[in-house]
Amino acid sequence: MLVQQKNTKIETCRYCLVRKKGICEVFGDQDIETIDRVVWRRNLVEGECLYLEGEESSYFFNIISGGAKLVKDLPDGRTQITGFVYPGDTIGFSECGKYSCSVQAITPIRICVWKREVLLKTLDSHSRFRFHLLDLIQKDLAVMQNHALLLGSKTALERVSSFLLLELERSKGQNLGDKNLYLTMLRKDIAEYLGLTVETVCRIFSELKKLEIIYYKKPGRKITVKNVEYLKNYSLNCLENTRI
Amino acid sequence: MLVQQKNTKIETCRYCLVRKKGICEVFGDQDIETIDRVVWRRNLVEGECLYLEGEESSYFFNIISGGAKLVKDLPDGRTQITGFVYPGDTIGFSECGKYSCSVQAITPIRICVWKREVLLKTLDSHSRFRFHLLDLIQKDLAVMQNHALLLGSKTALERVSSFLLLELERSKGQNLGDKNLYLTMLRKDIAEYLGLTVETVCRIFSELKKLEIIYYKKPGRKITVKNVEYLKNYSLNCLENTRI
DNA sequence: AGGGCGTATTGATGCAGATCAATTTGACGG
DNA sequence: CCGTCAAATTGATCTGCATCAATACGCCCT
Repeated sequence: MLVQQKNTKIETCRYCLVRKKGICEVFGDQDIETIDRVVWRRNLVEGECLYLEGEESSYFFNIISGGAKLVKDLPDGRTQITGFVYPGDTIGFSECGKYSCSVQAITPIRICVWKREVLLKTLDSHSRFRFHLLDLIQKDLAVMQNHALLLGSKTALERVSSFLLLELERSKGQNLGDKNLYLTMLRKDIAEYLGLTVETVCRIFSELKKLEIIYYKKPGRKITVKNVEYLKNYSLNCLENTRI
Repeated sequence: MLVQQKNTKIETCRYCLVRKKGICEVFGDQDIETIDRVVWRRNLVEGECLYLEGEESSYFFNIISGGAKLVKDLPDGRTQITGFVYPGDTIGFSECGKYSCSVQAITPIRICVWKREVLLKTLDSHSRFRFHLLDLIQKDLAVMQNHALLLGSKTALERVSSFLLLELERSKGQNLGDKNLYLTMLRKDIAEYLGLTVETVCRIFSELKKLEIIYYKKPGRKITVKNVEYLKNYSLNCLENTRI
C-alpha cells in the first residue's frame, strides 16, 4: 500500500502510477512532458483534509495512491459521505469557484496538484482532453444519480449489497482474486456513505455472513463474496427499464 | 405558461425564450446563427418521456419551456426522482453512451435538440463554451451532492424545508412575488424527489401551514412563504463548515 | 347541477432502522 | 504479556416515517 516512488529521487508524470488511469490517459508521451512541468505532488496523512467545502477552488487534484472520502457536514455533526476516491480519480470540481464538498484522506495519500488555470488551458490546447474530461465528469454525475437512487429508495440490505458489489468491482485490478475485496474505510464511513448507522451496517454484514453470501474474519476488512448472484438480487442494480 | 412562439411562423435561436439562460448564453449573435442551422425543436405532452435510462444517448436537449423530471426506476416500481429541469436547463448527459436516467415531462414542454456531435464540435470551436459547459455540469454535480446530503442525512421536515427554499429560489424571475412559489409537480413527485411518501410530504406541508411558516389554499400549488427564516433553520442549508 | 375521477389530506397502526447500552476483538505500546 | 483504546459486533428498546385506510376537495364532462 505504500507509494513505490517514495524513495525515487525523481518522480515524473511519465512513470506516474496513474499514468494510464483517469485524467492523464489521453496524453501522449510528448504531452505528458508538458504536464510534468506544471504539476507538483503532495502527501497527506490519514485523516488529513485536502480541502473543505466552501473553500475557494484554485486547484484540481489527481489521486496517485491511497484513498479519500468526499464529505458534506451538517451543523449538528451529522455527515454525509458523497463518495470515495482512489488512484486515478480526479477531484476538485466546484461550483461558483467554491469546492462543493470536503475531502479527507482515509489512508495516507499522495496526490498530483493541477492549478485550475493549467487544467483550463489544457482544455483549450488539447482536443481529446476536452472529451475525456467531459466523459469523466459525466460519469461522476451518473454515479451520483445512482447514489441518490440508493439513498432515496433502497432498503438497508439493498444499500449494503449495492455497496459490496461496487467495492468488488473496484477490486478488479488489485491482486486480490475476483471474489475478494478490501475495504479501505471504516464501518462508520460505510454507514455515512449509505445513510445508515454503524450498527445497521454491522448487522447486515453479519446477516450476509450468516447466509453465507459473504465471508470475512475478525477485522472485517477483507471480504470474500461467496454468492455474487444473491448480492446482485439484493442490490437491485437494474439496467432494464420499465418506464412507459 | 404557454409557449409564446407557438403561433410565430419562424422560430429562431436569436429570439429563443432561453437565449440568455443556460447553455446558449455564451454565444454572440454571430455564433447563435450558426447554432440555429444545426438544432431543431420538439414538443412533448405532459407525461411523455423524452428518453429512457439506458437508451443510447445521441442528443443533448435544452428545455425551452415547461418542466420535466429526471427519474430512475427500480424493478419493483419504486422510483427516485433525481432532479427537476426547467427552461434553460440542459439535459442528456450520459455515461458510456447511455443516458443515466429517464426524463419525463411534468407539463407540456418544448425542447431544443442538439445532436451529440454538434455539441462536441462546438466544444472544439468555441473556447468560452468549453468553460461554460464545464461550469454547468460542475453545478449539476454540486446539486446532486447536496441532494445526496438531503437524502442520506436529513429528516423529513428538513427535506421539505430544503425543497421549499429551492423552489422559492427558482421562483425568482417569475412574475410571482419574492415570497411566493408555484409548484409545477404533484405531491407524489415531491415525495419521490425527497425519498419520502406522499402522506409524509402532505403532513409536513400541513404542519408548516399550521405553524404559519407557509400558507396555501386548496389545490396547494401556489405557496406563500410567510417565514423564510424558520424554513432556513429547518433546512440546514449550512455554508459554514466544521470539519477540522 | 350532479357524477366521476384523480389528487390532497388526515387518521390509525406497523415496522425498519435509529438509538442506547454492553461486550468482544484486534492493534499497539510499554 | 498485560493494559489501553478504538473499532466492530450484538442485544434491547424506541421512534420517525411507511403503510393501510378513509375522507375531502377541485376539476372536468355531460
